[in-house]
Amino acid sequence: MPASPQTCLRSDSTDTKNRLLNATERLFASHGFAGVTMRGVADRAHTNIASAHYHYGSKEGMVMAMLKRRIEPINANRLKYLGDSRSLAGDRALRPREIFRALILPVCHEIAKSAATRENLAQLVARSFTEPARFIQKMHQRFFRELSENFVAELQRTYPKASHKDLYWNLHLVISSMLGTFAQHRRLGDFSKGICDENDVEDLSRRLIDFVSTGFEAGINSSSE
Amino acid sequence: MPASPQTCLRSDSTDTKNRLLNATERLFASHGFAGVTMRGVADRAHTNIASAHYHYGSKEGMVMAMLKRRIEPINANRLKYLGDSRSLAGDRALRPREIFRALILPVCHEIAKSAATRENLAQLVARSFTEPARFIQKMHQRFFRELSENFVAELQRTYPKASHKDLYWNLHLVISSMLGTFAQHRRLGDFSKGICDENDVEDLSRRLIDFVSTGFEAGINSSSE
DNA sequence: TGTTTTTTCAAACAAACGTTTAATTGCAAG
DNA sequence: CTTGCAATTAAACGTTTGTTTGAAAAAACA
Repeated sequence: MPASPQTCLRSDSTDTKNRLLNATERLFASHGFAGVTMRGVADRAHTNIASAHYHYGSKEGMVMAMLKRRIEPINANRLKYLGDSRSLAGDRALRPREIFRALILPVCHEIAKSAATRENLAQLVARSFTEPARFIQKMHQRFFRELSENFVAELQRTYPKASHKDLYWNLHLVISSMLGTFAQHRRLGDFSKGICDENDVEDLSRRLIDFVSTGFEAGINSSSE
Repeated sequence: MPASPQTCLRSDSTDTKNRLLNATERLFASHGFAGVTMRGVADRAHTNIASAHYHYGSKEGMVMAMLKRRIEPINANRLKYLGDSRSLAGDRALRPREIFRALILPVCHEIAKSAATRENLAQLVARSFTEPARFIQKMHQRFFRELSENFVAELQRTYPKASHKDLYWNLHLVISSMLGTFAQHRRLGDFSKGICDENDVEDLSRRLIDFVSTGFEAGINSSSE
């Protein structure tokens, strides 16, 4: 049986475990869940197939561990950003731009961190949402429940008169746009034939936040007229 | 070798071929390219594995045929809608809303056609864009080259002073939003807990077109200030 | 040091994969 | 009828999949 990380910090197996997650991440980002093979991961991690099963129990367990490692810090930052904006605003309701900034910027910052992350993370986050239904259902329940509750509450505070339907619809459009943009981020290079710099994360975040904030406001306001 | 449809209309093999494509479509929409298995397709189509290879040569050939059948009519309608708007406009440049209407409405109409289509098409279109790089590269070259050229030309006509960079960036955001929305269309039900009707395609198209048009205009205008 | 636990590894497992082969069926033309 | 081509089928091909096994190696504790 695998040892829990709490009771065992004495060996260097954490290196192996991290190498396994790194390899899982790379394969998942570029080929999806079905494209992750235990042999492929083990090879990339310079270890054995059985070692992967030893540490993570199964393929699904390993992929989930990889997602947890990547997504949880991002979501923690999202809540932190949102909380900071809330503190600064005092009694004032937040503008959509401030709310969606907290949603989008943490991902962009993570993307900008290193070349390896830049190559993987955008596709990874996006791919998570087009995976087979049961898989993403599990993931969503694990990683996004608390997050969505907080953001919806903040939006309802900003638009107290808006109907639930309008609020959910437009938030849905915002999230879909964000994920779709991350999913297609690598394709931007081909698409624009060298006109755009796909590594300019600053540019990406600014344009994306502008785009979804304006669209969201328009969607809410056009219904209340 | 498979017979071409032109030289052979005498037998009922077209039924088998269509049943194969229907089954391929269902599996591809819900499980992606890797989730399409020749055995699974053959079973759903109530025929044999070798029959699938006989008619389409390979798994990739069969999936491509399925995509061609679904995407080409939609893209033809997109160009038709755009041409109609252009004719009505005369010398006037089209507004973004008119252009993106031609991009989005044909998909929505196809989704609204039948329950079977409604269940498959949105996920299908979206999944095509998160598939492994080489696969979507082939698909894009086959099905979207002419389309994107026409739409970019029309946008450049509307915004003659806009930089290529801004134009491509914001069109990228529009397309990503559209695809992301279609990809997540089925998840809207879970997400909103019964508040929104995921079968109301009219509502979807109106909100989506409003959203991307407003976002696009804001992105272009904020750069020219 | 010796003992115990944690980690790695080669080898094998049944199952499922895409593809191929060869034999068979069914219909249409000669 | 018989010849010929289109279409279907069962069976098998060699790979690759996730998972398991049992023993060797490494590390930690005594």
